Amino acid sequence: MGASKIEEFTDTQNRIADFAKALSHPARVAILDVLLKKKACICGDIVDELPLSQATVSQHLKELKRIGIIQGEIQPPKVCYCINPAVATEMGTLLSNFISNMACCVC
Amino acid sequence: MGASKIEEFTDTQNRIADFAKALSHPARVAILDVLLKKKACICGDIVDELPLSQATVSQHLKELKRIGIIQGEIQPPKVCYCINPAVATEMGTLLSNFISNMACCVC
DNA sequence: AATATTCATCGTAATATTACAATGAAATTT
DNA sequence: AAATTTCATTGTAATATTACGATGAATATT
Repeated sequence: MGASKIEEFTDTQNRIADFAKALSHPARVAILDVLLKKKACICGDIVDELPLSQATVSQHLKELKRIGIIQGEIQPPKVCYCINPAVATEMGTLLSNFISNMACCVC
Repeated sequence: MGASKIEEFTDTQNRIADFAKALSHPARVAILDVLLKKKACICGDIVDELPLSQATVSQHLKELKRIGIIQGEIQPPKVCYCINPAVATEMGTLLSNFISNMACCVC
């Protein structure tokens, strides 16, 4: 076991879980914070801002790229990362809707 | 390794990651969906609605209780679960703020 | 008292995640 | 061409997560 039974749940449930997973590690939240702070795109000095090795940061970037919340543009020899506003909007809509439903529920 | 370097990040970053982790598995999203659908509190027939064993559901409930998004009231011999609106609101504020910042960023 | 119901916890096994050193790929600079 | 820079990928190790059967605890029912 250990494998999630993804097939057994709805597309929306899997999608919410997938987006949430992207934010489920403080290093990834911190990376997005850096991208936000610098207003726009930023290169690999993300590593300088974080207490993690380049290899580890690269792995977290890979996960963020996987769901599309960031995109990397190659500007040799650098790679410029930035947040994808379209995906951020989709993510916001899905999560906000879901959570606000909970917030207004009276038990 | 494998352990997250939680101490190295800000409280807010860790908090966002913690809330997101709660939603990072489709089973937990599905459990919250059940609690929402039934309008208010519901007992252990969550198990009947999900393709998971009672033991596994119980483990996911434990994680949801850990961050406080649900609470379990003992009504012997049952346990009645419901969403905690206060925590849901806090979660919504944190995540929505964070994500909407991203959505409006132009790269 | 014996049985049944409800849910938590323990034990175990499979898989995933996290982390980093080392190496590789690709382009720039000297 | 050699050295440098930038970032990805590979390999390896530690830890966490996911899943469920089995067992335990607590109360209700018979």
